[in-house]
Amino acid sequence: MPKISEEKKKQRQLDILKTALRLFSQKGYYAASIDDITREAGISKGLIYTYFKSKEEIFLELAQRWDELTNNTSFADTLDRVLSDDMSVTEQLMCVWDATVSQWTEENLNFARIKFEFWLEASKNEALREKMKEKAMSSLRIVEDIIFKTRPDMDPAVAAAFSRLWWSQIDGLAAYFVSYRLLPPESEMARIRDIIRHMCGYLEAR
Amino acid sequence: MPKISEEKKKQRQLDILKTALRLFSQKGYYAASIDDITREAGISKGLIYTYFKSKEEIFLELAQRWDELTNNTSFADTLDRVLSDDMSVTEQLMCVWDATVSQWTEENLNFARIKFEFWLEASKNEALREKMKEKAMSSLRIVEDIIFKTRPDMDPAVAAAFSRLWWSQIDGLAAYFVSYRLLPPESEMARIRDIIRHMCGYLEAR
Amino acid sequence: MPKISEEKKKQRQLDILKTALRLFSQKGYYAASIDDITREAGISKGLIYTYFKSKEEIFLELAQRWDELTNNTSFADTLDRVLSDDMSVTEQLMCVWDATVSQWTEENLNFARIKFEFWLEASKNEALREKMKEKAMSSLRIVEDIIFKTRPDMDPAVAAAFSRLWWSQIDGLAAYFVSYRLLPPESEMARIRDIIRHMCGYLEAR
Amino acid sequence: MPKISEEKKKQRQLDILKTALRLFSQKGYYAASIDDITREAGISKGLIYTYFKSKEEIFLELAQRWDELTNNTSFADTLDRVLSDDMSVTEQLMCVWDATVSQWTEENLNFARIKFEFWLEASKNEALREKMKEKAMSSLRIVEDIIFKTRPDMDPAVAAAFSRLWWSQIDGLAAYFVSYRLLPPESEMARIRDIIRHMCGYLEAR
DNA sequence: TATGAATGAGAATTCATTCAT
DNA sequence: AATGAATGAATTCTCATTCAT
Repeated sequence: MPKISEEKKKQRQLDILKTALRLFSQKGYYAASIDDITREAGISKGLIYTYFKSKEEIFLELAQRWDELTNNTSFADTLDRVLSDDMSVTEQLMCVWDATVSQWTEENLNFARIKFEFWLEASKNEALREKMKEKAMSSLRIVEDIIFKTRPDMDPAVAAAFSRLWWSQIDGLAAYFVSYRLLPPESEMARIRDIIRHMCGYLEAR
Repeated sequence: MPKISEEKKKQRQLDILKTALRLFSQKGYYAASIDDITREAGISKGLIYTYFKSKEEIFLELAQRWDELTNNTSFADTLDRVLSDDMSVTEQLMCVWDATVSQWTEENLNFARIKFEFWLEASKNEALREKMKEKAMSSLRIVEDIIFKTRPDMDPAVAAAFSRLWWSQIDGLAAYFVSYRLLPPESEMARIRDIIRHMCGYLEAR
Repeated sequence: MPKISEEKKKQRQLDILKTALRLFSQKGYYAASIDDITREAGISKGLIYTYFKSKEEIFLELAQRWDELTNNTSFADTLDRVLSDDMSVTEQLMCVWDATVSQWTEENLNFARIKFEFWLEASKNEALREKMKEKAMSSLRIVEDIIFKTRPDMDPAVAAAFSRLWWSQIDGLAAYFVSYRLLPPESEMARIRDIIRHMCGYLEAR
Repeated sequence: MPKISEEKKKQRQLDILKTALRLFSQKGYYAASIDDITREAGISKGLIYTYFKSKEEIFLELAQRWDELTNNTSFADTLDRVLSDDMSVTEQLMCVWDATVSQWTEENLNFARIKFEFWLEASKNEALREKMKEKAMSSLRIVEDIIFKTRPDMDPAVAAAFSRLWWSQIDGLAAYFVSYRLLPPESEMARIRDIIRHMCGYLEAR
């Protein structure tokens, strides 16, 4: 029988993950040491190994529980709230766009940094790659669902291609802003939004 | 009188950079050690320091000479050849698209991995960031030039936003393919191309 | 609650310093490696860095805690015991002389070797230089105090010059014996003592 | 048959030694690299090994040819010029003192730094130790000669002790000034000279 | 002779992980 | 469960020396 409750353990695990998330985001995976993490999490260096079996496992766990850790869980909920069936594909997609972009605060862009590290690692690590794919799928599905809801007869391959491009644009833009350490200027974002809206017209036409 | 000619020296420097490029691409900057690089380059451990003063310098040099090392120098030339003034904006941009996508061979996608590391590092390293910005600028300018050539009165801010989005989606797609280690299926690329073509219509309308 | 007590920690730090002192004395600061020190101290290579942040810090700490490490702490005490107010300047100074020379055991002369390294390093390192100056000052003051106690009206500049010469000759002699690896022959020391005694007469005359 | 004359070779060897002397004095034996020496001496790195078989040999050669390299050869000559038979021991010794102290220019004190390194090395290296002893002997003899010239019946052991103390004082003072990087203040040196003069009285009395 | 590129042993230091308490 | 001291493999980098030209 464990000395601390299962619940406490979960909580502590979460604490460690959040600290790791913050430090990995700030310094990068290699530069942030186990020492840093335990110090910042307020636990002893040895203890972290009862919660995770290695530094890498922490990293993988972060990738796994990304949404939970970045409070991104509500994204789908938000969409549920704002989307309604009488909106056009374009209108609905612009809601997705706005919901996404509204998350690009300084803090979140910082977090985004670690997403690159996931990508990097994924290219070398099959287990991680599978996890990331799964997550990507569920994002793709958001867009596909919207498309099929309004255009039930859309060619699935087209919907898939559109979704892929959609998130690629978003990730590409995020990458740019993270890398260059600048928050997207509102005016530029407005113009980009305009182009995206035009792009959505592609779906309307079919 | 130097023992080896300036040319040989340049060549060896290039060899080292290429080896580093390959290893950094395979294992990542941190995981690839100086030992690895020298062993693979067939030189002694110490010699690398006559060519570069630190591991970091090699990394920065890679960022700097990226185009040369990935045989990407011809990109502008290719464009010069295929673009002609009597093409529409869309047609010209699709040439850029095709030239870009035709580069996505297995080998190049592998190299692209390191581009992520540049992005990551850039967010922490101002010198690198500036270099990267410069490179990004020249890419942006390619698209902007095309826009202005055909639509001289285009709002510069719109052209800038379009260019930004353009390369972001390309980088985002590349990231996806690198990370998931799959070459873009031709059919999907064809559909994405179609959407992109539609997006270009945004510029025609103005 | 620390795993080992503060006291044990101090003890280990002292062990390391003593080992370093011995090795630096035998081989010199540069020739004695961290590997040597840890091996001889019976600890792992990494551990030394929990006690000292660099090899240089060990060296500086040795300079700082020289008296403690060479059991030289009792020097002032010894003097307190043997000096009494009814002795002449000369008699008192000869007590200082005897107390100093009685320390010149084989072991201590070996340690003295490292003092040269302090001197050498001091000429290049200001922080060390300041520490050494401080130590030198307190030695100078021993002789000055004796002079002023018996000759309150002595010109301070003369007292200072005498003190400087006093310790210079002692250091010079020590250097000689260390360098030539010979303990001072008693008969020669007796004759030198005689000359020194005569030199003290300089102070009596004033 | 050598391609360059024996003379040229000697000259080049001397150049190297002088450069080494300067660099070792400035930076210390360990900090001054073969690279530094050859660069400053204007020869290629490899060539130095045709003149000396190792870095250590250069060091030992410096110790050997110290007087020649520091233009100290003239010291005996100077003394010959200033000393005359009708001076008292004290007067003659003060000439030695003045001749010695007048050499303590900034540059020479810098050279003195390397003398410490000889001392240090001598304590570990028997060959060097013997060379140093020999040199020390000839210094001792200068003082002894003066003593015997004026006091032919002086107890040789006393003369030896006096000489030893004499040079110890001088080396000790030099050490102090080198280590603390200060040129001896004239006023203090005058006072020390006064004490030394008094000390010489020891010899007169016998 | 002369060059300087090349070598490789060895240095200091870091850090994920283990383990005695 | 919790601590943090201890480990040691691995890393980057230096530099005296060698050697092909």
